[in-house]
Formats: sequence, C-alpha cells, structure tokens
Amino acid sequence: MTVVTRFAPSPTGFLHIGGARTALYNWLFARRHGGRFLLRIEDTDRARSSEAAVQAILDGLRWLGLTWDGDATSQWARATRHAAVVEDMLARGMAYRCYASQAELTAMREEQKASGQPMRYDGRWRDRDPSEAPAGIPPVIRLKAPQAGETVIADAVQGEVRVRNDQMDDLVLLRADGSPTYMLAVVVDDHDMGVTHVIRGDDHLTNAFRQTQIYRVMGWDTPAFAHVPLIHGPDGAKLSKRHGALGVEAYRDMGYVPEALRNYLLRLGWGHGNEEIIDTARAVELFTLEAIGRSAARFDFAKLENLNGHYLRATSDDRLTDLVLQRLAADASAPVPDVWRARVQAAMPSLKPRAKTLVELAENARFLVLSRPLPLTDKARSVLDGDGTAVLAALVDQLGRLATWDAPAIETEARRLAEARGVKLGQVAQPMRAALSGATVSPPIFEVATILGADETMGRLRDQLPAV
RNA sequence: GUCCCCAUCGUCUAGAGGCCUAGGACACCGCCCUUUCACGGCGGCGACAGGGGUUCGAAUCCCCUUGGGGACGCCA
Repeated sequence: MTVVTRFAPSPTGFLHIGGARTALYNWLFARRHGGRFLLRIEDTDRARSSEAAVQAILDGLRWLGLTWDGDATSQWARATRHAAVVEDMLARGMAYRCYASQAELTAMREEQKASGQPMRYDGRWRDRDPSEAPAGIPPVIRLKAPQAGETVIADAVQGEVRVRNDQMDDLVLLRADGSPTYMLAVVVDDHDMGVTHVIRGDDHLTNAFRQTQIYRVMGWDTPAFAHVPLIHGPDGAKLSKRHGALGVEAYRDMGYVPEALRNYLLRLGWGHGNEEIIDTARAVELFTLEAIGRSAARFDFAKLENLNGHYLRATSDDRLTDLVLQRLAADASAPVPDVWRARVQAAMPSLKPRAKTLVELAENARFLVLSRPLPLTDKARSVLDGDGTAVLAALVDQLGRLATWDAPAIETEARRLAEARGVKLGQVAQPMRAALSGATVSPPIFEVATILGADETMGRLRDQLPAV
C-alpha cells in the first residue's frame, strides 16, 4: 500500500507555526515511506477564504521546503461530487432534511446551556415526515448518525479512543445553499484522493469520530489517524500571535533559516533518543508517528535560536553572503557594490559563529560596508577616551610603515606597540576595534583590518584621531 | 455544563517494571580557550503533580484528586 498523506489548510490566513509542523509531519511521513504528500485547500467557506491566503500558504510551504506532489486541489471545486455523495445518502435513508432555522438552533443551544444539558442538535427533524416540511425554507441535510453503540478510532498517537454515539448529534452535511460542510468534504476528498494517513492537529480528534460515522455510512475504509497535540505558548496557553503564532514568513523575516525551523518543529513534540540535531535527510529516515508525544509542547524561541545558530554555522559562506547582502542593501533593486560583497564574503567565516539569526548576522556585518567616518557606539567612544587615541596615533604611525598588509603582520605591530607601552594586547586591540568597527564587539580585529584593506583601515583609524 | 485528551528539570525531551543515584538538549551560573564577542571544551543548578493501589520491585500498570488542553457551528 502506497502511503498518501495530505496537508489541508483553510485559506483564511497565513501558514502559522502549528500548521507548518503538521505539514512537516505529513511530508516526512510520506517521504519516509516513499509515498505521496498532497495539498488540498479547504476553501468551502467562501466568505472567509481568500486567494491571498492561498498564496501565503503556498509560499510558506515552499520556503520551508515542503514540496507537495501534484497540484494543490481546491475543495470548493469538488462541491458537485460532495453533493452527489449526499444525494446517495439521502436515497438510502442515511441522511435527512432539517428545516430548523438558525435562530431556532441558537435558542435550543442556549436553553441547553442554561439547564446544564449537553449542547447538541436534538434531532427534531430526524424522524419527521417529509410532508411536514415548511414551504419556502431551504433545508440543510444532516447525517442520520447511529444513536446506539460507540465509535472507536485507533489513533497512531493517542491510542484507542472511543466515544458513545449518544454523545454525538446529527452533523450537517450540506448547508441550506447546497454547499458542503467541512465535515463532509474532508471525508469525501480524503477517500477520493486515496489518503491513507490523516495526520493533523489534536483539535480534530473529536471530528474524527463524526467523520468515522460518515465513512461507515458510505462503506468506505477509514484512513489511519494521527492526532498531533497542539503547540502552546511559553505560558502554556494556546499559542497567540504574541507567542509565535505567526506566519512562517515572519520567521523568515526574523532571520531564521528553513532547515533550523524544520529541525525545531520536528523536535517539538517528537523525539528520537538523545538526538537533537536532526537534519531533514536524517528526519526522513527516522520519523515515525508512534514517537510523537502525547502532550502539548510549548514554543521556545531560545531553542529555535540555538538551532538556527547551528544551521547558520553549517551554511556555506556564499549563500550566507547573499542573504546578508540582501538585508544590508537599502535599495533591493540597486546592484551590490563589489567591495561590499568582497568584504562580507571574506569576513563570513568569522561572522558566522557570532550570530544566531540572519538579522543578527547582517547587523554584525554592517560595519564592513559603512562609509567613513563611522558612527561609534557609546561603549566604543569610551574605549577611545583616556589614552585610546594616543594608542591609535602610535598605531597609525607603525602600520603606515608596514610592507606586508596581512593579519599576522598587523598583529605583530600591535603586540610590539603593547609591549612598548607596557600594556596588554587588549589595550591596543580594543581602541583599534572601536575605530575600525565602531563597536566594542567584532570579529578578530587584525583579520578585520586585513579584510578592510590598508587604505580603509588607515582611514578609519585616522578618523578617530583628534584634529590637528 | 457535557464529552475527549494530556501530565518527567524553567522549556523540548530520553525512559515501554528492575540497566534510574532518572539521561540528553536549550536556557541559566562557573571555569578553560582568548585582542572583544561568539564558537568550542569542562563543570554546576535543576524534574518523575498529589494520593491510593497492583508487584519482591513502579517514572513506567490501575484508580482517584488536582492541574492543563481540546471539542461541542449551516467555521475549518
């Protein structure tokens, strides 16, 4: 049996982090078993669905590297098929028309709530004779669900879960306007698309029971279910925007790379022994539904950052240079000066281990491409107080006579100067760092001087000397 | 309210009755490396929610309590 999984988002917003993890798990499971990963847009709610949201979701998946097999299908486009299935149920007496108005149902629920009754459709039209139908009112079609016995689902994550059928009511299959509801469409589509494994959020667990009833009525085999616990915010409550319930593009903007997000999302709620760094190839060989945890996990930016730092360090200098240059350019359409690229590229090996995100990486690289005179941070300025400028003056003098401009030669001069002045190397290096980078923190400063070149270095050093 | 699910360090987790004096990772705190900051290395802090059972033996099995979460739409 070929494994077929699917990701089925509703296009009412961006691809949020929970959806991204669900998509990842489906993708991994399909890849693990040499199966197919399908994408279906659940757009039966016409009022809330939007093309912009569809694009945002597609872009998000692509950025994350979760490619789907075949074309994305639109659930809405399959509405006639859905209606046909309901016709069949109606003909077999497995569904019925319900003429209760929205207001009537609202009143019913309020009454139930007030009297402490379970809030469920009471089946008021279930056994009524069709001749009692009020004229001119378009009915909804409800499933004639079993009232005795129980429905059991064997969930790959949650285990065997059962619920008594009298706990469930007759769900709506077709709306008054004839359009399919999610509950119906999802079953028909999963069946028609040959989906073998439904991997989705925990919030669908109770839906699985109702969907199972539809499968039974249609005589179809149910797919395997795997309900993944939801992701919570740092405070344990449902993930809110404030916590990280952002679109994946927000993570991209914050400077996270897709491979880090994939690793983080994989490990959030899933584990394999003590392995922490699990790249996608490794994940494909290890991923199993059984290893998915049963409890909700909290989103933790600190861990994501740590992982991102790891993947940043593992990324090639070329790719990182491109990404940094994009963020450094004020005008994205203007060509990047060659000197910018050369400097950033040369500094990348030293820049890399000093950043956790691309945002940080770009900020740390910015001094390389700033034009003189450099703005100084307060800390950098205070380093130049006292005899800082005297050190710089001596340094300018010594470096100006240097025949070979490379890091070892520059360092030798700096050490000689420190020795002559009877101070530690740091007393020379820090003022130099302040002048060259504008800050007190930077990659190794003699290396920076080399990358900047003699002219730029001397210029930046002189910029900090008092005017004569 | 009704139904369902969950419960190991602050966080993510390992743990499927003896291998647990409960392991790893992130975070945090020290130390080392070092021209700064990182990276890296070493070390530290830190948990089986509570109570009953079952068993020679329970983090692991059962029950209750408590605490979280989810679902109860002509949303998905």
